[in-house]
Amino acid sequence: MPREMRAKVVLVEDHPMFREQLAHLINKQEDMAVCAEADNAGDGFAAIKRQQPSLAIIDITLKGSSGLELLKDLRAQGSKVPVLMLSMHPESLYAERALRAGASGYITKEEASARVMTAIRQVLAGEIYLDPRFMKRVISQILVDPGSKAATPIERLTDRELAVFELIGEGRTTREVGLRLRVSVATIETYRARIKEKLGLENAGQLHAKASSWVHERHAIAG
Amino acid sequence: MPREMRAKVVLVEDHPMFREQLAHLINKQEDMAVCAEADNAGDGFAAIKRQQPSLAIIDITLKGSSGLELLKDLRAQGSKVPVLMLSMHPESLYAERALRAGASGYITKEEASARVMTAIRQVLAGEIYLDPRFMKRVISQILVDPGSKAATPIERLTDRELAVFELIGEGRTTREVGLRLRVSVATIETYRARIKEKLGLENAGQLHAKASSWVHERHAIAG
DNA sequence: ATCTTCTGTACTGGTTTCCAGTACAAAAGG
DNA sequence: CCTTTTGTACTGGAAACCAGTACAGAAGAT
Repeated sequence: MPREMRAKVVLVEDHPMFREQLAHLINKQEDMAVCAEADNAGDGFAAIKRQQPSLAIIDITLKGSSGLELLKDLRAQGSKVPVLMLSMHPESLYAERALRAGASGYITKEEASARVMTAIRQVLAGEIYLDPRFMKRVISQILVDPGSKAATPIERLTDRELAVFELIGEGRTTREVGLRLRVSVATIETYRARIKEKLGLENAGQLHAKASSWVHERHAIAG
Repeated sequence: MPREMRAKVVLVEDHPMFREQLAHLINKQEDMAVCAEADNAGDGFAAIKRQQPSLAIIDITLKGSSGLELLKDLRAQGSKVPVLMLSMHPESLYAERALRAGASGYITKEEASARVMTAIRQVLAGEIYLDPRFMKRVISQILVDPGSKAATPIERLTDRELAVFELIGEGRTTREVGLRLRVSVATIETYRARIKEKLGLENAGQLHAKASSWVHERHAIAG
């Protein structure tokens, strides 16, 4: 198929090796081609606005602002581009947030390329792709019982609170978190207070302890 | 260069996409070739024993048993194969463990392929490659006591420091620790500073994280 | 036996964080 | 349409953090 007729795909992914492999995989297909790549949310946003691709593949955890934020920004601007969200973590927690924010698919980086391609084709065809592992759980969470009490109180954190929680778990200071998420230190403090409240923690030490144990646990799962 | 003369490389990595990309990168080189791939520690161990490669590239976090265990098993068997450890996490904690366990290099998956190749060549040449970001930290950590039996630097803490460390791990504030141990808050601050120094930690957050994970680990062992 | 390092204790003074509030606009939900 | 949630931000005082310095007694080293 001539290049101009192929489906245009934009990649927003900050791990160079993974991005290369993904681009290679896509360009090998007869009917699609990567038209732009970005390694951060800002460039990704610009590229998607400019290219109006048939599909954007976005890593949920980018340096700086997260992929989730990028997706929300796109939707806020009225963009309807189908988005396949990529994640390192096989947690339905993230899948659910991605879908709520308007993604058409969610898949982890652990998958083999064949399955990634399945997801891409499905989303390109206008359908929703969801990693079978948490299909059931996410569906019930979103459709059946939207306001149900979460299995772990961590699930009750908002997207932004969760992002802060993760960074705290990595041992970042309040200032560093603020820089990373590009908001004021004061804002981070508000999030910390809300997180402590939601999780029933009394002070900064307990917050650090909880956050770091959660991060470790999650890494263990991610294996 | 004919295939038989190339340096043989074994890959042990459970993320298929990443493994493919890595293999592709290596096989593109004139002077090296992937001779075996594995997606778990067991198969990796067998492949390395069988192939006696010039280099093994091992992901530190594999499904099931970790890459660190695999490395230790190899060394326990007397194998001298140079190992380049791959990690998803840019934490010096892991780098240190990898080097202690006998790795010749440590690099994160965030790096661009050029840098990965630099690491590979350096290790193949018999040198040590370390992500420049934590070169300094790790060196100072390891050189402090090169041949010591201390499996973990935590064993180097004095009695008082350890007592403080445990209380921090339980989420106590500096003031609470002072009250508990009946010494001045200022004294606790001194201990905190010394602990951070001995463990190579940068700030209070990392101290909390380390302390709490150590406390958890310990409880797990105690039953 | 003496010199040096380690350990336990504590302080100062300056920076940063923590905490308890308050505020407000936009989005979501009811 | 009204209420709650979410994201953002501020203030002002308390607490914690950090980089030094200090010093005496214990432990080790020459």
